[in-house]
Amino acid sequence: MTKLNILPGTLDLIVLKVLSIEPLHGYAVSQRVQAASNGRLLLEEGSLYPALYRMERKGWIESEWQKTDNGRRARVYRLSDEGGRQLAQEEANWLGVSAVMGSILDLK
Amino acid sequence: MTKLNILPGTLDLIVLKVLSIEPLHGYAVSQRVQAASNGRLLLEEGSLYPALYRMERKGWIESEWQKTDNGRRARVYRLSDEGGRQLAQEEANWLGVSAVMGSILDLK
DNA sequence: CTCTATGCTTAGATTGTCTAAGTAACTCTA
DNA sequence: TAGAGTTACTTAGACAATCTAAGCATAGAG
Repeated sequence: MTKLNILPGTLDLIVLKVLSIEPLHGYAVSQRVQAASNGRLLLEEGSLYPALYRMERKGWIESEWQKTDNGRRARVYRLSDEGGRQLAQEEANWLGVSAVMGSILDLK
Repeated sequence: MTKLNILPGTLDLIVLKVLSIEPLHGYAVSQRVQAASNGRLLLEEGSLYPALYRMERKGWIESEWQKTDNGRRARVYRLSDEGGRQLAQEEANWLGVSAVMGSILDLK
């Protein structure tokens, strides 16, 4: 079980997908990703937060400040309709890319 | 069948894999990739050639000028032993990454 | 003799992620 | 009650990777 870096170009897809399950704040997003990857994939904060800001500017996600269970403030993000369409598109693109990679790695 | 861009971070793996089948010159590499992807994946020349130079500097591939069938000169690249090890490593990394992506995209 | 395909080269822009540092508040433990 | 660890966010700058775009040169087809 080696440590893995996120593949450049897949960060938005990952975040959109996680947020499509339920609204979460940034820190929780990074924990979800770690959990879903059995701790193998680490989403750096310096990557995650700027990505959230960028995607909010693009209208893919929306946010508001809330209090968490433990009395801390956190900015909670949720997927917008446009974000849902973007997610579908990026998901399809990923499936295409990984299929192509599969056929290349299958060469003999 | 949409057009696909290469995922940043997978270029070396793609080229090493193609060269592991048989030695090829740059132009042929790009054609192999297109063929293996049913024309969906285009390897830009401005990406491919610098990648070849870079990998040769690292010792992963070796090259020599040759004449092709049609009387043109071409620099033919072949995988080195070190390149073979690098390929194995990148291939394993890809499998890990795509498995992780799969489990994230499977979230419900 | 012009057009298309083959084949290579390189400068610079652009994009994306990471490194690294910082702020701040809460919880647990000694 | 002081300190450590966790939660949570912010941002500047570095760095790596790919693409854009332009160019050179030759061969074969029409």
